[in-house]
Amino acid sequence: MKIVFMGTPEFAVPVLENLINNYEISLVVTQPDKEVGRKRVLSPSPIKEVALKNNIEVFQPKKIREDYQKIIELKPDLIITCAYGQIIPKEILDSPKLGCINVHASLLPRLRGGAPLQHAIIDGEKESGVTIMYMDEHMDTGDIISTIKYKLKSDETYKSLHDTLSPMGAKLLMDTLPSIISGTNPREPQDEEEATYAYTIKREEERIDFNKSVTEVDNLVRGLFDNPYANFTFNGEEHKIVKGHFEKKENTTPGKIIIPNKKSMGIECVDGIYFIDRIKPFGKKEMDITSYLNGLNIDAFNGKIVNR
RNA sequence: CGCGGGGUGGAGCAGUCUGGUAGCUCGUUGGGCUCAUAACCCAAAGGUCGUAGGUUCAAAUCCUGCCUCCGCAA
Repeated sequence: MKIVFMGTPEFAVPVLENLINNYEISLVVTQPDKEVGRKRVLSPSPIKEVALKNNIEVFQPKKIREDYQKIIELKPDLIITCAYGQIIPKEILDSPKLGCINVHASLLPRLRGGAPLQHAIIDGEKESGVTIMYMDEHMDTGDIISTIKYKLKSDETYKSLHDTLSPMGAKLLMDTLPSIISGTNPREPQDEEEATYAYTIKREEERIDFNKSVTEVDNLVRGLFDNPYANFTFNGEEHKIVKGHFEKKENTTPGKIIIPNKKSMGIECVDGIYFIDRIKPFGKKEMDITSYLNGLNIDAFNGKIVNR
């Protein structure tokens, strides 16, 4: 049986590794190498590294929409994708006998799209999980094969959710694959009424709006940890909030900076104060708020409004 | 050669433009005050100013190379 795997980031690595350990993978398709970092070093995707380590052929089309003959000609029996990063053309979806299945990090039909992990937290979801489904021409709309649920912790972050769901998805695929291969798997259409979307986070959305509730601010901070972080403008420069906590309070002035002592700093939101525990100032390393305040002229900022 | 910001006692910063005794806010140690304290007062220790070279009577400060950390962009 010929299986093709398509994926790119770290999240897909356990999925591919488990596949390699249990099945024979004919081809790995991943995004082209990218120039990474300040030195612009041409670097392979995490998935490519795994493939190379296991001596599996790698295919990296720049535009899969135009460059997919290689996959068709291979006549795969099954294509498995996980966070590949490009829209896959119908010609590919139709080619394998057993179909094209996808490992998606949410409970579909909720959080369709490219950033389900972040949005699960930012949107204040109570639970998330992984879904394995057939792919169709639209974004994450295909029939559901299997699901595993995960209850979000109160201090869940993008990173912790990523690290939890990634191996969970790998295991779910292993558990589900035999039924797919034998053709005995369930196949449930998605309930369109329940669909929500998790679009890729735009730069502008990483900016904290203190005219929201402290819960929403906290969700954003955790949902964007540990990359790229939620930010706000302070002292003329962009600061990222690494970690924080909040207290409820009435009669607030959203955006007002509160520095009660040399050891803590918070910003008022609609229904409380969001205290910053760890901060990463522009061009600096992250540090705890006490250190940050040591080098700051507190009196010049206490009581001022932020983000203006 | 993508753009930009840093590296100053244990921590975070100022000082660099306009060279000339190394400073601030904390922390640490000792002492004092207090029923007590993360509060307050007094005192002390602790720095070859990232590194190599250059200019100069004199360099944290000006010039050059290098190392290293960080942000943007990809």
